[in-house]
Amino acid sequence: MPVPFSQVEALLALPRDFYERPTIEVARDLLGKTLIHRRRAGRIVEVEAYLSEQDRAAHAWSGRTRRTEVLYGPGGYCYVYLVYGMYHCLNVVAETAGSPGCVLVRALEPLCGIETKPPCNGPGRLTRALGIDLRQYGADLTAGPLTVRDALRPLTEIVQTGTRIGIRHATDWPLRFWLASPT
DNA sequence: CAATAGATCATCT
DNA sequence: GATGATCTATTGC
Repeated sequence: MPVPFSQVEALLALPRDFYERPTIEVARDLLGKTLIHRRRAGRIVEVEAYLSEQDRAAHAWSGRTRRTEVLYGPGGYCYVYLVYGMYHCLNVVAETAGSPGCVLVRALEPLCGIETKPPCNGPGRLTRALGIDLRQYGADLTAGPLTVRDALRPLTEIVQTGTRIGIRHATDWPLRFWLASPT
């Protein structure tokens, strides 16, 4: 593995304050941060922001239901759901209680514990690579086996912005952010 | 290459 | 009963 686990384990988890801000800021700031599940870790390189009831593409668009319940709680918790019957998607709840913003984590750069045979870019492959499923629904990302921690190293890439992928509504909103090497 | 179909199930109507 | 914030395999140029 490129990075020993002890090195990512030493990173500090992001505090609740980090998440309880506008969703778009949280999305951009998550880039470069370290996602750890048990002994597997990756560097976040692509995310998408999903806003509240105004965002037709967001699950919260149809209001508060059993599935979206965690989105209405405080920030810093994990929102996982199953798409197309076989893939899980990992989201980070943003904003304070009552405001259902969240950030979909779309791609990781493997750091340790991850078999890179199947790449871990794409929300479905990412959760499979980390071993995440519906059991982590509602998990606290500031403590426990599933955490988001500080960046391992400063950003050397630039943040690019574009439209979200794989959705049927609000397809032209520039809410997708990813890291790219400077040209 | 690009386009498309199929897998498969929790959640919502 | 319909619908996906997906991915893979397969078909057709």
